[in-house]
Amino acid sequence: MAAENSLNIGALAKATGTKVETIRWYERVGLLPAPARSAGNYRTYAEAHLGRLSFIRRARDLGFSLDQIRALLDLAEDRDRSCDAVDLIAREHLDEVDRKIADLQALRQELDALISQCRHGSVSECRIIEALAPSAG
Amino acid sequence: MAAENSLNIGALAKATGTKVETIRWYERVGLLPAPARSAGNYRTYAEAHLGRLSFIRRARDLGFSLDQIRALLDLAEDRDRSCDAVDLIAREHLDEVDRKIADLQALRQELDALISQCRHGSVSECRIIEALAPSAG
DNA sequence: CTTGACCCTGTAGTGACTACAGGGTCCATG
DNA sequence: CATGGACCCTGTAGTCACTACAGGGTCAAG
Repeated sequence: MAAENSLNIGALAKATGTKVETIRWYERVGLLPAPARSAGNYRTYAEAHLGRLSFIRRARDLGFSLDQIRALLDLAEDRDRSCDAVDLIAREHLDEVDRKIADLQALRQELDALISQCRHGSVSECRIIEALAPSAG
Repeated sequence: MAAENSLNIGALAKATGTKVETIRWYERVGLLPAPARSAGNYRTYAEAHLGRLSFIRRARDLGFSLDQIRALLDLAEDRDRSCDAVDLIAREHLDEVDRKIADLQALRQELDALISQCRHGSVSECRIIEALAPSAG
């Protein structure tokens, strides 16, 4: 288990399902530590980078913001600390997701009501346009 | 019906619940036509602007993109045309909202499962961190 | 030694605003 | 008539999380 499992950026991208540009972006914003460079100035990633990037991608898939992920990664480093702070971040995110779902469902209802009124006539008698305009001139 | 009900940008903002900067932004991107200017170079809005901006805001509240709104406004101008194209835009938007709701609900479930595993111990045995990391090193 | 896939940096674009900075205008007071 | 403060102007940069170039350099196969 020596240097044989080191990856260049393309291999890391493939291994994690991330675009190359996105990996460079995570480095720029300090989420992924800058890796060693090869003689030709190529980024050379180790196992630890793969783990960290997988963590980031999984958290992104779950809708955490990069700031939240940064906080989670910081917390994860302090192995002896209580994980209540981690739990809090996850709960806050869950609350936000719940709010978004509720908002979208309310919006969906309005939209559905709008569409169900369409009589497929001309625009001048279009209920959708009417409903959007407050007092047509 | 003379010039007495013309508005400056602040009054239009108040009347429509829009920020002044947002109104200027809509003008810049061609959603709201550039109004006449006063002697002191202030924007001077007429009734038509109020109607159009109200339409834009209402459509935004319903989650339509500015591109979609642009299309709706274009269609609304052609009073004799069939409103099927309007209906189509609205239906496509509804489908997108449905997809977003489904995505968020799936995400919500995963997140909920994650959180319910928290035993409030130390980070080193944190299920949330574990679930995010694929194979901790 | 050339080809083509890969890598590098740096900058600009996305959507829909928001937030200044650094000025000008208007109007009601004193 | 001067002053103060609320309003308005333009232009630019910032937000979030990337994405997409442009214009180069590196590397391995043939």
